Amino acid sequence: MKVNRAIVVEAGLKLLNEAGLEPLTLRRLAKELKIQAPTLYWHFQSKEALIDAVATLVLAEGAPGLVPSKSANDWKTWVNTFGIGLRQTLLKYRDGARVVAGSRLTDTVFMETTELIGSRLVEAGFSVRKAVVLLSTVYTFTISFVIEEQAVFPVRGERSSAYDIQKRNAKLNAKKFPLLRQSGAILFDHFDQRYKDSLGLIVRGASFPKM
Amino acid sequence: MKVNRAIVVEAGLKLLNEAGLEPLTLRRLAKELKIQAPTLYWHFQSKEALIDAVATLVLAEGAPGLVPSKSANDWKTWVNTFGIGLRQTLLKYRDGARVVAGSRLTDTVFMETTELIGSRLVEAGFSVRKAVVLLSTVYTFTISFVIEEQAVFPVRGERSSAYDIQKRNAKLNAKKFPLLRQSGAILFDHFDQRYKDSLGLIVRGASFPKM
DNA sequence: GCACTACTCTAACGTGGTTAGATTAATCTA
DNA sequence: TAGATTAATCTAACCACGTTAGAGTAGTGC
Repeated sequence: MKVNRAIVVEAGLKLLNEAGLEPLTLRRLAKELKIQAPTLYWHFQSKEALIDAVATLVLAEGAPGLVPSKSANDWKTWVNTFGIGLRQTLLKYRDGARVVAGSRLTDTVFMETTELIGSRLVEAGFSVRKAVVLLSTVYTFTISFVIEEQAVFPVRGERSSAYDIQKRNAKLNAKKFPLLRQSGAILFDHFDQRYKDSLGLIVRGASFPKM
Repeated sequence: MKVNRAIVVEAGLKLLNEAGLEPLTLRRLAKELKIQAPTLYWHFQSKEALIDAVATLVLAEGAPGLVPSKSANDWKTWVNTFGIGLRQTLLKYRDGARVVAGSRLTDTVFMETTELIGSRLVEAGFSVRKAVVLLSTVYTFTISFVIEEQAVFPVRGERSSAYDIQKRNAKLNAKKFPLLRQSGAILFDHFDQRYKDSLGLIVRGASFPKM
């Protein structure tokens, strides 16, 4: 059975989802494809290039979800949809955020979407710079947020034992760290709500002129 | 010459700074210390534990800079100082942000600082949750921001050839990506200004009640 | 002087990305 | 259809990595 770039990338994505980023080795991926590892070098220049392609696919798949379904909406809806959609995109695959964070895009599908969203902001009165700053803030924050989230929940709904809130609190002196003790429940649970809160902070900040 | 944990960690930090995170291998670090690589396992349980200690040192060193020098200030100053100080802390060492992002703290020096900052926010009228959300948003954003920044400038002032703005733009169709073409100069240069702008967005967002 | 602990060593294992170069499978051309 | 070319895969191996096992040495306290 013959293999091509697209098949390799899809198998990579599947393996990523089943096992995570670290077990995604060329040898294991090759076994999945029933070929030998060095053969992958005919399709990709390096493992890095392969991961880049996987990341690009993740973002390309998610891109349609970053744009509001109804066309006529205010800029806040566009930014909120961008953030929430991006988070969902990254959450769709195990280690999705880490994969995207450490790689460079190999095609322009995702870029078309960001260009579209940016242009809406400019139409809504944003300067180019303000639009870029706002969207990059949301993008940067979201990637990092989901990396954390996926560290706590490597698979949706399955909490990593390394992030047991009780155990964390037990290590923190109650007199010395009253806030940090309360923060565990905020930081390591109910990510949906906290993401909305943080995103709301950023969007609200863009709603007001500088003071 | 005998070695101990502190010496290993400092050598690790030095090597990190000179070469970066990837070349920071146990063999190379051992050579630097004039010992054999397996000897490091007497001092640390694993490479990961060693990196954790390095990251903890980075943050511990920077912690004093996260708090305003004058004591009486409003909460915005505290949050701004936290963000700007954190960025400077991460920038102080090559790959500082990546090291901190991928590791867990081994002592509480840094936590004391965040506890202090959080308590100031609560004194200023923030609920515990709002204070935690605000600070975590700044923290999460800053880490990710500096990871990008250090990808573009692995060493301060020395731009990576992988992030040549001209070359990037040359690959982008001018008709299709008018905004992305302008965004290169915003995203990959003048990081100081963009960081301030983004941080300002977050802080401003915390200045207004929900709408 | 002896035991004990602290620290370091050598040797090796297993796995990873990667390269070189031969080999087969598919396609094109004369 | 035979021969040449290109596309895809193979085997064998390299080197660097984190790590383990287990022996050896230096210093300390009794």
